[in-house]
Amino acid sequence: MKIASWNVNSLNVRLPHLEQWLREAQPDVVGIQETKLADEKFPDAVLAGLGYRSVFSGQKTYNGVAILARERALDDVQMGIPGFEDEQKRAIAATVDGVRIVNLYVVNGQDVGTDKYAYKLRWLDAVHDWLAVELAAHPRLVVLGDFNIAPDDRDVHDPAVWNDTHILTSTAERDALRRLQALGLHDAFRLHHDQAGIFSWWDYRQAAFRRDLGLRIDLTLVSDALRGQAVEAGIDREPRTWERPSDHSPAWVRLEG
DNA sequence: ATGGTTGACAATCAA
Repeated sequence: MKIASWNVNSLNVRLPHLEQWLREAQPDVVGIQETKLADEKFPDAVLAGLGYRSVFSGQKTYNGVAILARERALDDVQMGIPGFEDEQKRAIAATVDGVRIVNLYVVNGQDVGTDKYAYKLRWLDAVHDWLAVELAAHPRLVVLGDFNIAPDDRDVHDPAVWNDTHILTSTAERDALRRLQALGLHDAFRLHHDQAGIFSWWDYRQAAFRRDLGLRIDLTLVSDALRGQAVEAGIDREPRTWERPSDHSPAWVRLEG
């Protein structure tokens, strides 16, 4: 089962990109972030025509998450973080073929020390407690999404700039990610690749993609119970080369069996 | 260079 995460930065604009990538990559499950669509505008009929069922939690203009599953049911759908009041639609979970999928659009945080940064850390704290509950109920768990955190210096093009006081790489953010991983969640990409300089996001500004000035902030985490089944993981750069692309590329993991 | 580009939505906000 191939499981992927993609921040599309407006599903309205990127539906043709998603369609092309679904045809080419043939994922079985996809977590989408930044749909930027109210639920009544979600293109579930179009996706059904491509063989994908969908569940979604969206809002106008900002945020919005969805999970797609090819020819499989999406059961026990959870929208939002239980017990955490949040206007922003950033979390959705569902069970597919006995694998629990949690799809996160982690708060960006703007800059270290801002209100949005404090919200990011609060939000990650709530996610930690939620994932502990999810793991207890569903040992076969995949947590994926736009984490808006680069795990370590291999995941940034310039560690001198992207340092312990910079957003997406600050100490508190990386500590929060490590705390999630300490629940028993493993970065699938790092189970198979140790090289530096493989990225999933490139800023639209300064020709960052052409210069390969990126970060790896889109992750697929697999639980202890799935670790041995995560036989392959990667990031698809191609969609970032297409006309009018998202600033993110899809990250994926393949579970054997 | 407190810049730069994209998306949603119509003057800014968010990333």
